[in-house]
Amino acid sequence: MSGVDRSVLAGLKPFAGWAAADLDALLAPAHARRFDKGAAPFEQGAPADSFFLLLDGHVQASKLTPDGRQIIVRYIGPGELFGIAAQIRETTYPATAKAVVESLTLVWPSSIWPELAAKFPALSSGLLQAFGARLADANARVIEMATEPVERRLARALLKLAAQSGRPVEGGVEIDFPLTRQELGEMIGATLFSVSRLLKAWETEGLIAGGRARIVVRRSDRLSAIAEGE
Amino acid sequence: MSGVDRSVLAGLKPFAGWAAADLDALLAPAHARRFDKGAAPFEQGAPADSFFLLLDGHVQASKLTPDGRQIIVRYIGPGELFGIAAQIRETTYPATAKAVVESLTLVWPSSIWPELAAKFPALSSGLLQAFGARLADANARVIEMATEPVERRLARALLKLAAQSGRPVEGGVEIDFPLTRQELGEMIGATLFSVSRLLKAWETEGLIAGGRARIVVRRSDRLSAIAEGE
DNA sequence: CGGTCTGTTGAGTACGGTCAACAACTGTGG
DNA sequence: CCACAGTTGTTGACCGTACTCAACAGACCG
Repeated sequence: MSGVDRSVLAGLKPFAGWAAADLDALLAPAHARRFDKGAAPFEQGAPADSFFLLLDGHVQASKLTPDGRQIIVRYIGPGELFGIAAQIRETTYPATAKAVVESLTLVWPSSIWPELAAKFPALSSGLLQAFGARLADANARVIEMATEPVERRLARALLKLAAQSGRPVEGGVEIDFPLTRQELGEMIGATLFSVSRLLKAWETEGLIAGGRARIVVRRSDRLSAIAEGE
Repeated sequence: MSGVDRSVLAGLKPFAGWAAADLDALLAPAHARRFDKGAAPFEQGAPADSFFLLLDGHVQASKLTPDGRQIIVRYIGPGELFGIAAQIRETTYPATAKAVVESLTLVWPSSIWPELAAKFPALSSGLLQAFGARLADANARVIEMATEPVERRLARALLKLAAQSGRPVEGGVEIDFPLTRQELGEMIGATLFSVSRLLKAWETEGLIAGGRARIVVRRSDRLSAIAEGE
């Protein structure tokens, strides 16, 4: 047994409406695992022996280029599966996952995927959906990188992060995990210097606020305007 | 009946080893359709009522950005399924397909996909594989765009095209369909001017050759060196 | 209280985009 | 067959965005 109660799953969108017995069956082969801030559930290139469901916290998925530069693929929030890319074709993880805050996950052995997928068709169709969404997202990013200036990409990234992982605070929405200029740069393909200049300008204009590795989106309307094209 | 013999499928990699009866069953609901050079099997945003298998020719998949710029997602070669992204989540085509040379396709109504997928598990697992490959490719492109200069991206694009759609000629490999500087630019996120300058330089150095909309890769070794980093 | 991490700011530079002009080739219709 | 229009490719001048590098200032942590 996993020591995890089915109630932790029942609250997550992907499992809404599942029967209790099914949730139990899904949970049986899983175990819970906690990761400290900075710890890595898996590294790019390592054998993909497990897949994960994030229960609480935030996990960063990044890739290393051949010449040692890092780019951030996405941030994973509670309720999302990760480490599943491997189930589809590869035997090693295509990216590195790192907990950016203390995070709680469920872990299944990869070998059990076919059995689970057969028992719960909703799982594999959900996987397809997720892949479709990621493919669309990746294509959108290619287009952005090719056609849009850094300023727009940055505004867009902030809005996306606020929408996905935002926590309402007075006067805006705070991005719910520490996020440095360096990391923002690695998300949008820019240097930390360019990011720093833009954020500073926006802060003095009142569009955003924040402290060390903390960002609050204050005026998402004006950021949207920048993201679209002034 | 489709008027297409099962022998046209038997020669394509995805169908190697299929039983004759299965091929016939797969072919039954399909019909053949020819597209002139320049004709579009489908347009971005249109209802996705069909999916396609390219038998012969070359098809370009492109997307239009909100502000009217075009970017080329990929080139499709014989034996590849296309127009299937819709089967996964969307009801409209996410991109436009255009025949860049006269092309021959098989067409199935989208509505029949679930039935076919159920009857031939190899089809849906092939789809997953294809999606995985495309996702990996899209991610690789994001990384390229973010970290590599135009010169490298162009060299890489030429090598990929030559490998995928190359026809050996004396002294090199010719890309098997007309390809303008404009289109190369739209593939790698650059202007036709930058592409023109680079190709000219490479032509005088003997790395490539070509005429109007024709490109022959002569020295793939040296192009590889450029693609990696001199 | 030093060391590390994060952020700011400035100066210089270059890659690649924009725009304009023209040349060469292709296909079409009179 | 030629004239013409359309497409494709080349080249030059200019310029701006964003990168590189350097120096420094706070914030956080042990």
